[in-house]
Amino acid sequence: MSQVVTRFAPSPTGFLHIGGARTALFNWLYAKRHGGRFLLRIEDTDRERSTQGAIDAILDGMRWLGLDWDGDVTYQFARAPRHREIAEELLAKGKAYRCYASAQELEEMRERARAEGRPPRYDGRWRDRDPSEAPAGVAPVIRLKTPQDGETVIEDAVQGRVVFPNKDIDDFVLLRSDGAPTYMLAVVVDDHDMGVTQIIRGDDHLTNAARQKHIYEALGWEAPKLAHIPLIHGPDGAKLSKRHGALGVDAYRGMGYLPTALRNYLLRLGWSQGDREFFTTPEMIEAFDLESIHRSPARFDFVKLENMNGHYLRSSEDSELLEALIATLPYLEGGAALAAKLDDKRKTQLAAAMPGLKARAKTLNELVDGSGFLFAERPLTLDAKAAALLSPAAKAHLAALTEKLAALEEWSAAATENIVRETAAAQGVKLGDLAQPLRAALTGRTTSPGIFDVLAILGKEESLGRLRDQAA
RNA sequence: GCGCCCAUCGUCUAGAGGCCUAGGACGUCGCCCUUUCACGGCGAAAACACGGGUUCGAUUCCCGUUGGGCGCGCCA
Repeated sequence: MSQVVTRFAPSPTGFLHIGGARTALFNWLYAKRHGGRFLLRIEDTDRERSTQGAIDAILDGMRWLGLDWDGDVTYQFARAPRHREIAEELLAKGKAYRCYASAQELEEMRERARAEGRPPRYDGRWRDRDPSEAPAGVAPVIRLKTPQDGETVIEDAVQGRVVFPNKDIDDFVLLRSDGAPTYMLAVVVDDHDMGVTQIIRGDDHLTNAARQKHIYEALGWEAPKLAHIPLIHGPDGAKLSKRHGALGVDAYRGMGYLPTALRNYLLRLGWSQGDREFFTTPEMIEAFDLESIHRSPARFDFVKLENMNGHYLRSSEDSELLEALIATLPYLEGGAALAAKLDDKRKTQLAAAMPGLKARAKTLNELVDGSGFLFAERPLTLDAKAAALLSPAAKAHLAALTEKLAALEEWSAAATENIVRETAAAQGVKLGDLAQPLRAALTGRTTSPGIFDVLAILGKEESLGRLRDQAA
């Protein structure tokens, strides 16, 4: 009876953006924290703008983020008859009325209000008119009769007590002239019917909360508790645009972020308990509360997300990370090419290289990039910095080293290290003077996992081949 | 324009009247470690928007100003 029920209710007019993802996360966390249910509702009453592609993207994004919902997805449009029924009920109770004002009339109303410095709102001209005055051939909308005096008080878990003057709340539309419900009506009816006990949504809905409260009151329904969380801003403090963070969550997957890292980052954006930065999923569920949500908006910072992602990458088990990497390959830059070459041998090499690779990567894309040397075909193409390392003198040193390595019987990181160190000493050069050209010849880069590990992973034949390629 | 919300280092934040010479994290800079890069370690620079109150005492409470955000659709 007192079970907590939360919901995430996106409209499928675009992808699941980062702000929506955080809202979903908070709802999910709250439900988990209280042993409740987390429901998903697609608000597709706007037939013009809702698309199946957007629905798929949202569901896919939720799954990727690991935000599983309970039960079936509710599609709001399918509930239109129920919404109409409630609108009729309100009409019958005298809590709502038919309005025949034309679009042009409404436009004039708004313009006049603006000109006179009043809030642009419906003036209630059909509020008390007799239905017999209805113009012929005009399909009416149904509007709620809202209180004209006094104030509406919202008790919000995040915003506290917020008071709106009722004179600023007009008789808004519940049912459109074509019989379709508006968002305002649908959201109230659905939340009620779905048994939602706690609404957590963006604070762009705060003023809507006051309107919706009047619907609940007109219906005699108990309203869910509210929590309006601040929106996420872009790095410049302005609204999130596609330029900075308002990308679909699939874009974050494509940028190589781990869902666990993104969740942790999102949690800490506008929610905090002391100085603590990292939370595992069970820890987040245990710690999450509405009281610790801030009222001030936070800016999205890719740099910090990246750092956090690096932390998660490094602390991942090699096998799990490899699995995650392979699963994400189709979405990563250069991932498809890598996937095509990933046979059992390469997979084994990749697994062996993982400790050295993950220490140098902040994203899965960097992991892909760093593992490039495993998949490169001889003769390797060297990048500029690597090529610069292979001076004639360095090549001479390498040539000598190559012959010693060729004579090596037991090929291991430890064994090759001995040879390389001995050779450097014999040649009277520092280890780095030999190791760096070696790395350049072996990987084509100046950055890679430890060079002795690279030798071991590549194997004797391939290593010697690459060295001889560069000797010429 | 009207209504509502917000305001601590560049960013995320700690701070709930004296514990603050304002703490942590990311980023930045310097040093160390090192075969490179990265990781890691050490250290540095860096903030209470402004103005009034209240108080013995304000980052913390109140008011105003400024700045930012959101809302004001037969969109959601």
